[in-house]
Amino acid sequence: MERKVRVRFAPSPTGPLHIGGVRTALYNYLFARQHGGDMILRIEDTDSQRFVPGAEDYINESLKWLGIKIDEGVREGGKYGPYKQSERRDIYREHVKMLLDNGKAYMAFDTPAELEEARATRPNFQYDASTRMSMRNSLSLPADEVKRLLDEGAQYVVRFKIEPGRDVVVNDLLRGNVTINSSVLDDKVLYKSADDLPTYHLANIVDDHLMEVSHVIRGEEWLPSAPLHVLLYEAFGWGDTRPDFVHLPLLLKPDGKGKLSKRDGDRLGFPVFPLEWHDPKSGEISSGYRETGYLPEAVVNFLALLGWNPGDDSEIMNMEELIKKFTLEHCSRSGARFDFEKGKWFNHKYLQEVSDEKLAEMFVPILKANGVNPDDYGMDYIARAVGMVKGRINFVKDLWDQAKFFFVEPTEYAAKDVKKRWNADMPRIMGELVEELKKAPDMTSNVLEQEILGWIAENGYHTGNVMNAFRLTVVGECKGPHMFDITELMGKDETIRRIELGIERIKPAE
RNA sequence: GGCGAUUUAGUGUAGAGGCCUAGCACGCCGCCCUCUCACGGCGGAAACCCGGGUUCGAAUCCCGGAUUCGCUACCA
Repeated sequence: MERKVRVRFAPSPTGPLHIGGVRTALYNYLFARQHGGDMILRIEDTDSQRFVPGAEDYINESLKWLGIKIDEGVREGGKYGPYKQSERRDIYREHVKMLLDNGKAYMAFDTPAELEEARATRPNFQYDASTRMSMRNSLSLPADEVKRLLDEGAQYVVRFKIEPGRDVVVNDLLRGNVTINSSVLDDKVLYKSADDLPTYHLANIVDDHLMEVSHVIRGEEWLPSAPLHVLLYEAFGWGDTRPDFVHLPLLLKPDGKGKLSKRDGDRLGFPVFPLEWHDPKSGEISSGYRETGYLPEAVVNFLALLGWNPGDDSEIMNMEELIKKFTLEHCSRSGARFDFEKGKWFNHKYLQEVSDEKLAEMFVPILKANGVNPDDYGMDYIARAVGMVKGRINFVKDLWDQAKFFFVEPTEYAAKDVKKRWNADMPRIMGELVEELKKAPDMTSNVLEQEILGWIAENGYHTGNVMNAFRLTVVGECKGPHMFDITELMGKDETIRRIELGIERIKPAE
């Protein structure tokens, strides 16, 4: 097994890339990079019915945003192209013929209605060795009849002729040998004459072989059809170069039953797509991780740990570390429930690593959206404000809630805090505080702190009460960073202005 | 229904016969820090699907059952 590692991510452009698909792509990528292999992106657009315009661009953009780099693909090129299946018709046609010629497949003329009827009338109907002679195909029909149908231009499909009674062994790197008897497999459709396109099964095997794919890492939903794929490799005579299989567990709903779906996101209020998606048909908009305020690094880290662990207690790992530590041995075999809360935590962690300056830049659009002109303050001011509150945010957008008082005066004062902290003496005491502030030569945090705390002590005031009332006038509620850090940044004039505003506007409860 | 996979706290997981009075993380609760709210630090509640075996000894091995998930299309 000296073969070069080559893996592929092969989505079909039938809609936005699902977060589960993203994880599959990520695992492929980690595996490829770790082994110095190649990562192929193949577009499986063999279903002309379900094709959605824009989906392919969406896939590319998503992977790019996440930092999953493609070595070969439609955009990147490569010597095994084309990488879009709809452009490989000649190749498939040729391979279908190979199978037809060596008797591994046959043509079936049954109409959809006929198939439907067979399924409805016969219990447990399956198109296989036990039933195929009773259907209309090139095996059951006389040769001249088949020829006549073909000459008439009758539509047909090519089905794989599965020999029954054989135990087919799929060696899965994660699950070991999975054995399925060929009798339970049906004669899968490999090719449809109607649109001159193969189905997934045929295209997948032909492409993986031609593209010299060494490892097929895909979702568990493919496990039941893996024996069929093994048989297909054999039918083509490619048994000895067949890739290794890895069937990853699925991502499950945070609650209830079943795998994670688009609906869950809508219902529980979190994104299931990497990027925001505008459905071209319905006009419906689905939220994305990027637009929700996630850092791509956080999404990658979070996703990596859903179904895999590094074997030690580390949790925060960047792409480079993930590549280094990734191993199939530490992938789990059971579905992982999607935990949105943990995702938030990862984003929080990554946000802490972003510099105040960078965070300030990310905050600018939000400031503008809230009617604040960033130029009135300057980037330095914004960065310092952001630096004071970033420890308490999970998303960039949380910055507004935590830091808005740096930019706009309080319009209302939290009733609960007013009740607790604003007694009848406060207007007077705050008036005195204003006088103290006016006298203060220096607004530097620790200098002013010493001074004001000294003044409070001299007058025998209660520190907590005075400080919180002070905070109430400046912030509007009793929360936020160290009070004197706030006033240092805000400056003397603004601080005094807010206290006076508070004296005027805050009415003692009771 | 058939076939396959799966099963450790609410969630993600560690654990590959004695190191397990089952570890870590998120979430939850409490304490500390403190002018407040957070952050952070410390601590707490919380799990081996069930039943049989094998063994001196089982979360770990065997058998049976149950569970959950997937597949069962001229979709991928």
